[in-house]
Amino acid sequence: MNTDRIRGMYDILPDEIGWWRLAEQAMIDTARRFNYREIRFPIVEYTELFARGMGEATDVVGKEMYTFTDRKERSLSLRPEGTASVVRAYLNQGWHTQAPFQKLFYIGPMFRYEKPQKGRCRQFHQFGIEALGSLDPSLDAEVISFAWSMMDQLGIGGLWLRLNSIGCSEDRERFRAVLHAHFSRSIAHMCADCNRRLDENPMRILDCKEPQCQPFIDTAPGSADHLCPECALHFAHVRSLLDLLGLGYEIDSRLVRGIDYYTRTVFELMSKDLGSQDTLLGGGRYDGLVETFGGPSIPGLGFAGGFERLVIILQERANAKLTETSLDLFLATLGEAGRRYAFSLAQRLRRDGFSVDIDHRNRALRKQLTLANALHARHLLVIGDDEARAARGKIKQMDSGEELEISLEADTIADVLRKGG
RNA sequence: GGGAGCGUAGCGCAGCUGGUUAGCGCACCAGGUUGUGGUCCUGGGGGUCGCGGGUUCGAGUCCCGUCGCUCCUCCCA
Repeated sequence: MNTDRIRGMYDILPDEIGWWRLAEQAMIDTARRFNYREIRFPIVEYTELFARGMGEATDVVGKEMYTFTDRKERSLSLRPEGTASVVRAYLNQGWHTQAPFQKLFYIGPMFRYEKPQKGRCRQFHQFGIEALGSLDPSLDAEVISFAWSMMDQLGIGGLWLRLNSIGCSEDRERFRAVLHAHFSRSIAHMCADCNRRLDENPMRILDCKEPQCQPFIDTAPGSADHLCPECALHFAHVRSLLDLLGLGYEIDSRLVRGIDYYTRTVFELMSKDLGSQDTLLGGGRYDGLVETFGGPSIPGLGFAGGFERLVIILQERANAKLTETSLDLFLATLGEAGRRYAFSLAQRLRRDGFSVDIDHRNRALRKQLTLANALHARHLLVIGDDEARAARGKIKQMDSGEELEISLEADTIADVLRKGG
């Protein structure tokens, strides 16, 4: 039997799960403070949902999806992101007619077929929020502020925000034409990818890192200079609200992002502790997406971030400390009567809410104590046949070594455990 | 899609210009102490040296191939 993991998919082990809980808890708590409600949606959707939502020409749809056909020959895909599913659920529930304004968040695994490396896996985990139903710049600012607040709660520093506006769909069309004209003049000197992008999606050329392309990208017009008056005003409002909240950002007119549904505000929160995968979280507006899926014209925006990257930062910066797990009581046993007595005592105390563990391997007493130590048990009770018969024994506080003779009734023990903190 | 590095016990590693039964630390198990922990001592279990082929009297070591992992580039979470 082959016990290898699937490439790019990892076990999250008990020793590291604390960092994940910490990150998830920060997400859940920030969502509570900002009043975003949790939604969970399937891991598999019709392929078309992602293809139409994210855009056929995007890298994700073009070459990174886990796509397969089911037994009825329908094309399904493992979700590569959450936004399309949230919008699908939104329409599915009829929220566009009954409750068009929604603030939602989600946590869960996503799948993209890419070469794995630090901070990039084939099964990775995202936290994300989506706010639908308002075009107001205050919602843009809130979404960005949400991201900062969450990082703040985790004590993560060394972050900066790249911000841009790529305008409404008309602006995008005009901007594409402007870029096409700009790059057409120099395309012969540019890399193969950019030659392909010129007609496919000239905005993506701005993302190119090839040295030979840089001079032409540096002189390219920025998207923020080609906004219609309405979009320009919207962008100015977003910036002024971020200023009001004291949130830092840098305008980056080259930031275009890799998914087609974005309009107007786009942003990425970057970390200098992540190496080459330095985007911790990214998002933006998608004012046309609901309509693309056949719904009414309802705007929305959101972001998604990577838990793996968050965990890397948490571990490496170690600003946060994990609390060691501990046990209220360890029951060491001797003899059959002792074991039976302890077994039933454990049941009672666990029902009362205490964490209790017991030896299951019939090991020497000394080994049981070593185990109690390793488990950080706060109290120890040795129950042998004598204790079982007399229903009395000595409970020991592990750190001080102090022993107290008590009656071995569950209530009496519970009192001692409570007093012992 | 392109590039680089690395595969020896669960983990971290050593193993010289090829030369006996492949070692060390941690972890694990047992005993010292058959009813009281963290220390210490002793012992033990664990390896197709990633896999396949080649060279050789002899390969963990050299050669070729292959698979896997990691990282970089790209893109992004």
